[in-house]
Amino acid sequence: MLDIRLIREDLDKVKKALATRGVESGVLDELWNIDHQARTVSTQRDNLRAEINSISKEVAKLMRSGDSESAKDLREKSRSIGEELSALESLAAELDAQRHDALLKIPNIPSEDAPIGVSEADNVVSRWWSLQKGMQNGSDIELPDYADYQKKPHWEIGSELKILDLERAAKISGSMFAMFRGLGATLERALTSLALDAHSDAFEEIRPPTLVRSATMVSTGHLPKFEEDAYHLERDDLYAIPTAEVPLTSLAKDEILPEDDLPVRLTAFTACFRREAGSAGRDTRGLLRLHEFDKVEILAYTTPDQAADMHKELLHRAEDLLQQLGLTYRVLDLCTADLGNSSKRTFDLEAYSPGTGLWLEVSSVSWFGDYQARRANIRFRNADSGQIEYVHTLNGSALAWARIWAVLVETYRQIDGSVAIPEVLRPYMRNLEKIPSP
RNA sequence: GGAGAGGUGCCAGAGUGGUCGAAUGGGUCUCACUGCUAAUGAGUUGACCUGGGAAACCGGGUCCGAGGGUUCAAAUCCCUCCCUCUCCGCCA
Repeated sequence: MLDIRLIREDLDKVKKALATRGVESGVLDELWNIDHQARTVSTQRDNLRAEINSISKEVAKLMRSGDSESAKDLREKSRSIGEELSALESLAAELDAQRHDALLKIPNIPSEDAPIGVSEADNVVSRWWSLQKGMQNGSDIELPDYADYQKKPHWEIGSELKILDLERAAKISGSMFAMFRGLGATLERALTSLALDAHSDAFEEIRPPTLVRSATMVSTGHLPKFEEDAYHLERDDLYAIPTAEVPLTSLAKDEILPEDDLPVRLTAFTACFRREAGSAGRDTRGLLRLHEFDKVEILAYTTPDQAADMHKELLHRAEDLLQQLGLTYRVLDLCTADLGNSSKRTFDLEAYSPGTGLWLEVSSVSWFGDYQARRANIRFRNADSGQIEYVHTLNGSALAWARIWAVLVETYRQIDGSVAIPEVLRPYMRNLEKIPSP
């Protein structure tokens, strides 16, 4: 969430910054008013409390000296102040709650570097890469010459090679669930091992819980605004995580870290669960959009000064994996309208799927500033000043496997219908060179 | 799931209604002293909200797992919930 002081002291600046992502200024005016009232009321409340506190000390003194008559009078006086106080207390609590709720629903202020836009059409393709052309700047993409045998959608390849069984997944769990079989399942596991090993030089590997409390979902900004998108187990009031970002961000919740510990780098492999409400029927074939998919996440806590470099590092690590796998991809600099609620700046990585002709989002690398750290109350002690400050949080997928799996089997499909296994994956796949066609 | 014990500051741990934001010990940092990689002594050491101040800092309020209640007054009494530990039950 935003620092209320920002809204209190520079309302116009906040309005202007949030207008670029479609927040109406009335919402901010209302919050400003609530804050103003809340402070007025809490000051009055504190003054009454101070009075009662001092009377209570008086009473104690009188009791000790045996003057119970005067003590009785004071008690009466205090009691009547107490009645006045309780009205103010509930008003103050009500205003506090209103302020808090409003603050939780206001998105982060975008970075000044994020492109301004009104829809996802305004996202900027900043560079692209292919095995043939290497890294290229700009949005003028030359796709490799994919052969006809590569232009077969992954769901057809999957059932042909018996490595993807969507029909039975649907029988078991419904549509938009996947089931990998045989070498298809091995391939998923190989991708996971490849990625975790790739980050092991600097990242602590974590295997977090995948069911979390609602407070944990609030910390990353997934609640209260996006309740509809999450699976909720009502009986136990637990949420299935939509990404490992959720438990990893809350790992340091309510902690004050020594500056020497920063940056903290964490990586985790988990399943991710998304209801995808409202998206049925649209780009949902095969593995394009699933209720459950596997992903390796990389995440960091940094000082504000370290954040920019870390953002580059995370992006580089995600891109490096795509390059190792030899997949054509492009880097999108998300515009203000398409930026996630909690993010200040996000780069999406989209891999090209020759079988469907679509660019598939396989990673999203974001810098959140202190927005999540305020929600989760994650701070650090500045080694020089001794002051306590909020950390910055950043994270990215590296990578999301279902879509990678799809792009991979299409890209590496051979003329004989088999799928070649990229060299980096072979050590994780019993040194097999291909997934054979039956 | 059942029975019992417990959750206090950076750590350990005392505190059963007022003099408690909290003893004591350890750690931290500062100073002093001792000619040595340390001992001793003195001091220091929480977070949050809010008002004042350029700032150092000063005032008020809140916080002893969380939320409610009783009372003039709650770490201390009552209720609900969460968590930890021990035993039993169940179980990958």
